Amino acid sequence: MEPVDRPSEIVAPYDPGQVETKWRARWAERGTNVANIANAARPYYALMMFPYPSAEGLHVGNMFAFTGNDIFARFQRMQGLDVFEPLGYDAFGIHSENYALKVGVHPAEMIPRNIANFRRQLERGGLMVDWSRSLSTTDPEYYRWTQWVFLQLYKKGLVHKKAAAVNWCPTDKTVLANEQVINGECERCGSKVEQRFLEQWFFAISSYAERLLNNLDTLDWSETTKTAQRNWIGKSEGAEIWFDGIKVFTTRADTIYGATYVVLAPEHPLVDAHTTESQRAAVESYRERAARRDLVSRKTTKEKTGVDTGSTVTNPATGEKIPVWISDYVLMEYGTGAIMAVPAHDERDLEFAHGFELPVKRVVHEDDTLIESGEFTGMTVHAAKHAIVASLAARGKASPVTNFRLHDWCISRQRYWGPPIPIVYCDDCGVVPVPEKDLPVLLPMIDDFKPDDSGISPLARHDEWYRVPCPTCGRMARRETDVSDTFLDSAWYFLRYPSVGDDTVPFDAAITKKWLPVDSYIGGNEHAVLHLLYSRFVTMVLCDMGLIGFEEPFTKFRAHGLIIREGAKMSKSKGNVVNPDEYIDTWGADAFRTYLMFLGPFEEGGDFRDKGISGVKRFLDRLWASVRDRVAGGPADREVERKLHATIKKVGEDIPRLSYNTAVAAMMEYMNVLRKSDRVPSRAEVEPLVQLVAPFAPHLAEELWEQLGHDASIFDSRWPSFDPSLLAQDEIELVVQVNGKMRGKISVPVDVTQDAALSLAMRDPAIAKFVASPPRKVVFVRGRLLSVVV
RNA sequence: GCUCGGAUGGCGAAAUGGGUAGACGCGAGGGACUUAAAAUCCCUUUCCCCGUAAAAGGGAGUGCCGGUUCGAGUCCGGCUCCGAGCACCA
Repeated sequence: MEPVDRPSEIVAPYDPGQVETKWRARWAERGTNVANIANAARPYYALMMFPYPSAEGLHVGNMFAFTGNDIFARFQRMQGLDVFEPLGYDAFGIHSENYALKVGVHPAEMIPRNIANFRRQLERGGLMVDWSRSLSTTDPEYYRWTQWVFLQLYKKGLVHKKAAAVNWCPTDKTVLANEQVINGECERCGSKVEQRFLEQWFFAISSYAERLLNNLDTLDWSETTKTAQRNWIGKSEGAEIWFDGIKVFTTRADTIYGATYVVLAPEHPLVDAHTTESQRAAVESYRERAARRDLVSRKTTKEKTGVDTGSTVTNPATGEKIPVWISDYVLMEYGTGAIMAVPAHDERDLEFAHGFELPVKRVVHEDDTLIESGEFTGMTVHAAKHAIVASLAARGKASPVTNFRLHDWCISRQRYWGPPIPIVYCDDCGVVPVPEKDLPVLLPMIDDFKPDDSGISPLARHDEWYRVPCPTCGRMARRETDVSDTFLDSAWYFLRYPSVGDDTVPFDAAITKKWLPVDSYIGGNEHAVLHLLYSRFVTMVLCDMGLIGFEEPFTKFRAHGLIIREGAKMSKSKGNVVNPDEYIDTWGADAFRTYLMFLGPFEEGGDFRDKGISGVKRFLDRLWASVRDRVAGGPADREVERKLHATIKKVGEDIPRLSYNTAVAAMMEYMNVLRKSDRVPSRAEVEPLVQLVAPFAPHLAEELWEQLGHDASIFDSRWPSFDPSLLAQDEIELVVQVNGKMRGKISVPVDVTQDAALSLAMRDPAIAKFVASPPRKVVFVRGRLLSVVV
């Protein structure tokens, strides 16, 4: 039965606060946003990166990103898909811990408060989030499975413990992440950061480098994100070459005839063996100085230092004896920790050679052919690379090697606020992983969680916690006291969401098969490398273990842009932060959402201008009024009808491209056309517009949909379709150019021929006056323009 | 230094299989309604020249310099500036 046109006689003026409160309650009551996880016919997983629940509350940048995802999700639902839009909290980590230390509140107390506040703000934003499947990484029912992930990788042989250099602040007595070291100084106290060697747990992500790189070609991700990952993985093909007992890595084997010395990293194990007695003291003192330099300043200082070891090795190509130096411009972590230096063709080597008066020998001519290179002279660089490696390889002096700059992932943190690493050390059994049945290893509630001078986790002060029986032999043993990196929490959370509620498994096999991989993922490009790479790695490993059936977690990924205000990124110190609550109070969540989407392209972000929201609010007010005042019936006017169908087409094309700003503009245009016709709009003219607006302004759309007589949610209605035949026009405006300049427009039938168009154009005096002589050439683009050349 | 983005009115921005540059919105100016204000509604709004009661005309214009083309914001070559990321990776 056709619904009656006016179920409610008088519609009150549009009051966003009232409408939004009503519909949030209605959605909760009806379970509108709860996905049918078990029985969905056409599952669609629309994910956004979960936030860190800060004490400051939700940031506009969060709202911008979440709204962008929400619009896409709601649109997909109106296409008839069963959409799952979950949201949780990334609440472990150094950020929470430092903040807790600063304000003197325990993180275990602070985080639930922050989450409650986030939840309140997120709900006000009108997101279609299925709150029945939320999660927090700090919940033991979540992190027991984070520990489980660790154990799976351990089982697969991808977890190792080794000593590694870390940044150490002697004042704060803590390990610092690289991001916390500014110009070699601690960001908090300003003291000079030192380098320390500590035992750390590593995930062998580098053994997946080739696959992580190759799979990128199969992903529907923005190119900038893929490029960032390619650069980070940093594949480089070259060769390892023996200079007597020293193996170097190079990508420029073609320049070997110009290699005039060899350089070892200061911590290279062969340094001792290659140091002569007379140089020993100098070498030792250099090594000590180098060890004390922190990682950051070592990697940013350009000026080259170094010491001659006094010994020489043979250049395997020339047979010449060349000196061996040590310098910290050669990094132990990359390649073999040793290089052949070719100062003529490498900037860094040249700088070093100049500093220490080492010889410089050119071996490549400007046209990329080799000179002074023995039998290889005259070859191109490209050909020589292969020929030289092949020739050296034949003598057992070289082999082709591919190197990656991707390092193994250090996952241990000497901190408190994270999941304890599930390992036990037993004097008899050695390193024993905690059995899965004993998970979670609970993070104990301790008050003295401030890091100290020891360089080990605060948990190590609590023997009542770390002293446990060995899971294997039952004798007293001790727990690992480090916790794992926050990035491990977020490297698998997308697997958990659909299975939240089932505490017997990390993710249910059938549900996972139905819902994953994630269909659409939206987040910030600041995670282009770390989070997105770690998630891909963990997914690949779980796939290899047969635990899931796909190796890439995110089929499609789009990065959203940044919101700036007054020309700068929002920050408390600049005082340009926008509080979403205030805007929603004043304008309503629908206007706020729509404005955020309108202020610029979603993937680029934009400038938040305080008054900009008024235009969007006006549009929503007009929509409200046009539905309120509508008359029954269909379009009264061919122009309006055409515009309506063009708008349905445009908005339907723009939303999947995340071109939200132009979708909003198109709806505004339609509204303007509707208003111009100077009559009361009809039901059929406004009803589809309410549906188009729904993803942007969901509360308002629901309210208007109800006023139009519908009982069910507008989000269970089908997206309106357009009739292509209505878009076709009989008469079009043809642009006429003369010598490339626009000289006029003529109204012609859509199927006009070139000749007919030309003669029509010549009849227009404003155009004809520019055509003094017969045309030399005429270009005719059907339906677009006529270009006359004289 | 390397990589990736970007540069269009007073402002946020539209438009790329080359085809009317500035849609949509903000701001600004003017007007209607009102005792008044707010709200609402209407008009104008890239720059320059000529000119008018109002108009009609003409020229220039998408960071800069060149090129291809009947035609370039869009394609090609060479720059400048801004932003982000990586940064001694051999």
